[in-house]
Amino acid sequence: MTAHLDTCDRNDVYAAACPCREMLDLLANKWSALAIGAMESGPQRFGELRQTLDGISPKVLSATLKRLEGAGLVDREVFAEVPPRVEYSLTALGLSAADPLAALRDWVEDHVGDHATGSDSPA
Amino acid sequence: MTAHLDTCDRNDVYAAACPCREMLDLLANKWSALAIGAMESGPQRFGELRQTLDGISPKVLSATLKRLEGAGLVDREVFAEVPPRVEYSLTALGLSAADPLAALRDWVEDHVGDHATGSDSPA
DNA sequence: GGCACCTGCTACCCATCGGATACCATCGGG
DNA sequence: CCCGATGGTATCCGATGGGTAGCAGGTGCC
Repeated sequence: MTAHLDTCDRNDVYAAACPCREMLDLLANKWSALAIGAMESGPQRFGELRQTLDGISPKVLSATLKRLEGAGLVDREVFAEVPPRVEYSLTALGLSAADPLAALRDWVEDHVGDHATGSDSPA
Repeated sequence: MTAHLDTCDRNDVYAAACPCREMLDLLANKWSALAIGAMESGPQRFGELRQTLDGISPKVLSATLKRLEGAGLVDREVFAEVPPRVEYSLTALGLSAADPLAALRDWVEDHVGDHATGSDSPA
């Protein structure tokens, strides 16, 4: 019943054998961070995500969404219409993960271009 | 193509051509997130980081630290002693990045194992 | 009737990268 | 003279990201 998490009683991301390593690897990923952010505003179709996540390929988007779905962060809903429609949305868990991810994206947008290491770039 | 990045006036991580994409790719990375967290408590030697970041290989640690150094997040100091000693520490920029990263690690440690989606089969 | 088309996704192929292991270089000590 | 410690690099290899093409299923248009 309970998983065999003997190696990781208290969920330490610094322990290689801890399942949270996988979760960290999933979330600490460019596309995951962007995809989750894109779904904060509500369900998104595949094509919409593909446009929002500028530069992602359909294969990678599909794989990313599958991983997020497998981790319970994203819900996938298929509408048997024509043309086929699929909507991806955040689960409650995914929604809670969106906060730290948003903080990370925010930091990046805020601090990129700083890098005042002496070799000043033409900002 | 990436020569003139005037396409990104306000640093949009969702724009493929924005330099913050690279920064996001750097920070949204398992090892970077762990390494920066490990250096929050002060300068760390190579071997210390290698132990703290359980499971990392020397090559990947070296590459990660170089990328972080190149982005101005980490400072590398070599002591001309014997045996050779090298210390890695966070710059002010790196220190500011440590916060959202800590939030992410914290979320992971807090929410991994949730996934109460019913399907818990190890298959 | 037939063909293009729209959407979502998968298959194939390749470059890149992560990763494990071995090795290098230096110097003191035994 | 070899060993040990330290901080990496070189090399090889498998995984994985990523691009392109194509498929499926139906529907409107001509």
